[in-house]
Order: sequence, then structure tokens, then C-alpha cells
Amino acid sequence: MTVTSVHDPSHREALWELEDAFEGGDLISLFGRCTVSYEGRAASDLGAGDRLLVLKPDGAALVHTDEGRQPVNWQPPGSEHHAAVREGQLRVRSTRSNPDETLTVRFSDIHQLSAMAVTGGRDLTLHGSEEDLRTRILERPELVEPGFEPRETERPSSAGPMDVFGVDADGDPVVVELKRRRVGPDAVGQLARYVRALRAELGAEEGADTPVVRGVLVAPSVTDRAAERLADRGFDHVALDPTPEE
Amino acid sequence: MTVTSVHDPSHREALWELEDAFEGGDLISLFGRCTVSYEGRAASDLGAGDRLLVLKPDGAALVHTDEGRQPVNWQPPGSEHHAAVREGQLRVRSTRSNPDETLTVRFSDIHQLSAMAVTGGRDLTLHGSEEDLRTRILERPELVEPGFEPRETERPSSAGPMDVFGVDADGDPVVVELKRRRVGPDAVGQLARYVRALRAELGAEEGADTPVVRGVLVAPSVTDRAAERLADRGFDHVALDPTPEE
DNA sequence: ACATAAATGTCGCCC
DNA sequence: GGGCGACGTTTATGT
Repeated sequence: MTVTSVHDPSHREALWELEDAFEGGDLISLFGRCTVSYEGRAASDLGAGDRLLVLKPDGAALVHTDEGRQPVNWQPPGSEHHAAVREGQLRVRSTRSNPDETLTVRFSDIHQLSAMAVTGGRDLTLHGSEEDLRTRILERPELVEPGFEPRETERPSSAGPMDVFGVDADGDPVVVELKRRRVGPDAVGQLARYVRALRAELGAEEGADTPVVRGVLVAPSVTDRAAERLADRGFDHVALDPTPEE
Repeated sequence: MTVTSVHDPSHREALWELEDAFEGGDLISLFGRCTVSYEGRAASDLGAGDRLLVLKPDGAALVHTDEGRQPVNWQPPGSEHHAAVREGQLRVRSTRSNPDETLTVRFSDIHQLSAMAVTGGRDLTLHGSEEDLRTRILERPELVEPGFEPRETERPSSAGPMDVFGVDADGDPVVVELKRRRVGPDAVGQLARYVRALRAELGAEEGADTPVVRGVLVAPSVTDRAAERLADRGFDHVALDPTPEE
């Protein structure tokens, strides 16, 4: 493990270390007093203060204050980092194109600079996603309703792929929309689009009568407005979590 | 400015420094080899690897790898940090309630620990937001269309507050929806909800006839599908940026 | 606390 | 590369 770390470096020392770290593909942590300006999709300015600048070898840049989960300013991966000493300050600039964006951090004082060569351990396994919910339903279709039979996932339609397509105990087609958490009205609209598309598709095959196509929204819970829209459209809601209760 | 920084500390040394930093309300940066586990709204596990852990005095915790703008794991502000030495590892745990969530980072090696007491400079001025777009339109209503007169912003309706409400050159009511960047079909749906709500409201006042209510989407550009939906509903699109071109 | 909508959202997938 | 939707979205705001 190669970690370089300097305390209260001069601007010039910091510049050398930064250039080495850029070259070596290191993950960089930089504490200091700085101003920040950003110009791109929007534009912003931030006055002098103590902050943490994180520079990643993939081009990401993060400026963090002492508050909040979000960086106060940032640059996404794919940007290019450059450092220079200008007008008595250490200027770190991260730029990208498409869209053209520039993040500039000007340090008057650098308190601590650390750089680490990072390797491995990037494989995260996440549970409780929409995919888990789908798996759960395919394994136990009766959770949707007795007699439900899944036929296809990601079934294509003119309104896009529907999460689960199947038939109910009467043999009528059912469109199932999965949401991993409490949903608002937008999810009902999404389900309605699939149902409408499938009705049009089946109607074109079979003749003039509007065919029966049911819509089921599977989600832990729904908002009041969403419940109204479900009722309006004659859709059902099944309360189900992506992971079984303990 | 108080910065403490230790290179390759023992677990016990690191623990002392962490507890001092928690006490002092410092912003903490911790490089090392660790495993990460999270349990809460979802659950995840991350095998051993070199990462950067940032701990903020407001309770936020961020675990960053060498890639991505997003932390691979995190805890939002309002959480509580605790550190301990357990089973030969430095365990840093951040917990919160409502919902109950726990983030645990176990370090086998600590390469660098830095902590800084940060002060001031938290006021960011951002330009180019939806608010800027609204200001621009209120100052120059003719940018929407000749003869347009704004009457109200955030006008309430049963579908929520509409961005700008006004009348056109013929005196017909106009609902304006503002978007700071290129939009998809969802924005048209949002506009449609406001227009529908206003038609219902005015119709209830005036009688049986559906009153004329126009919908205008102001955005730099729209996707093809959004353009279709705009045409379907008889709405207009005005191409406008939140900030004037240079 | 709940519902709603914005965000420099970011990220991943598919066309 | 654009369009589209999910995300442990986060964040702000109104009720």
C-alpha cells in the first residue's frame, strides 16, 4: 500500500504531490481553505472557507463542507484534473466536455494532502431492489393473487417493457407493475400506459371489442392520490415488500 | 486552524483520534483497507478493499471508492457515529432511526487519518436554476409569446401549485410549466395535470362548457416523445434557457 | 410526518 | 450518443 501524506505543504510541494498522484492514478484527499467556482449546466460561486476536496483517478471531483450528504460542488467521472500555482494560490481545475463544464478550486492554505493507490474490492452486493421483488413474485406468484401465473418479464409493448406479464385464474391477461417502495400517482400512469398499449395490441388481433386487460400495482404502499387513480382505472394494488418481513 | 493527521496509526491510536474528532466536531477523512456492511431500507455487503471514509460532524458518513461521484455506501446527516476496536479491527458504525439504518465499516488497516475543524463559508450562490428561468420570464413575458401577461406564480390548484399562471393576448388563461433543461414526457404530464385542474375549476364556476385553458411548456428543448404528447394535448413549447446566451 | 417536485441530480440499460 | 426510468436517490418546501 502506497500512501503519501503531507501536512501544511507549500503550494509548490502540494502541486508536486498532486501531479504525482494524478500520474499514479491515486485517490486524493485535500483539506484546506479555498474558494470554489463552477460553470457549466448551471453556475455557482462559493466564498472562502475550509473544505475537503476529493479527487478520483476516474475524473470525479467532490468538494465537501462539514454538512450534508451531497458535495457542495462536484464534477462527474470522466473529467480531467489539472493543478497549477497561480497568483499565490494552488488552483485545482476539473473540466469535461459534453456538456462543457469547469470546476475550479483555489486554495489559499493547504492543511493536509493525502494520496492513496487504491485497488480491488469494488463488488457491492445489494439486496431489497426491484429485481428482488420480481424474483420473489416469480417464485411465489400467489403473493400477487391466487391463481396468478406469470408468463413473461420485461414483455415488450408499444409503451415499453412491462415488469411482469401473466394471466389470472380466469385466464385474463394481467399487467403487473413493480415498485420497491411507496409510490405516488406517476406509477399508476406508467401502469395505465402498459395496459392501454396491451389492450390496443390485443384488440387489433381479435376485433372491435375492447379486450379485458387487468392492471396490478405491486408496492409496499401507495399515496392517497395514487389510490384514487388506481380506483378510477379499475386497477388493483397488492401490498408487498421486496424482501420478506423478518 | 486545527488539523490533526496521523499516518499508519495503530487501531487504538486511530480510535483516540476519532473520539477526539467526534468530540471536537471535526470533518474526518480516513483512508484504509476495510469491509463495509449496510442494513436499512435495503442491505448491502462490500468485501475488503482500500477506501476513503468521510465522517461529518452533522452525522453524515460517506464511503468512497476510486470510482464514481456517488459514495458506494453512506449514511445521511443526523446519524450518530461511534468507533470501537473489536476483534482486531477498528469498527466505525453510523446509525440513525426513522428509518432504522446502520452502516458499519471495519478497518483491518488504517493508512491515514486526518481531522479538521471547519469554519464558515457555507453560502453557495447558484445561477441557472428553475428560479432564474422564472425571474427571466417575469421580467420579459414576451419571451413566452407576444401579449403574454403573467398574473401569478405558484398559483395553487387541486393538482398542486403551477409555476406561472397568466393570460394570453386574447385574454385566455395560460398555464406555464418551467423546466431548466431538456425534458421528457413526464413534464408534459405534469403540465396536463395543472391544465386539467384549472379547466375543472373554471368550468365549475362558469357552467357546462369546457373553458379554454392553454398549456405552455418552457424548456431549452424537448424529446421526440414529449413533443408528441405536447401536440396530442394541444400544448405549446417555447425554447428558452434559464440564462441568456452570451 | 406526509406529499410533491427540483436537482449541475447520478447511474445503468437499451436503442 | 440520446432517451428513459430507478435510486438506500437527496433535498427543499408546503400542508
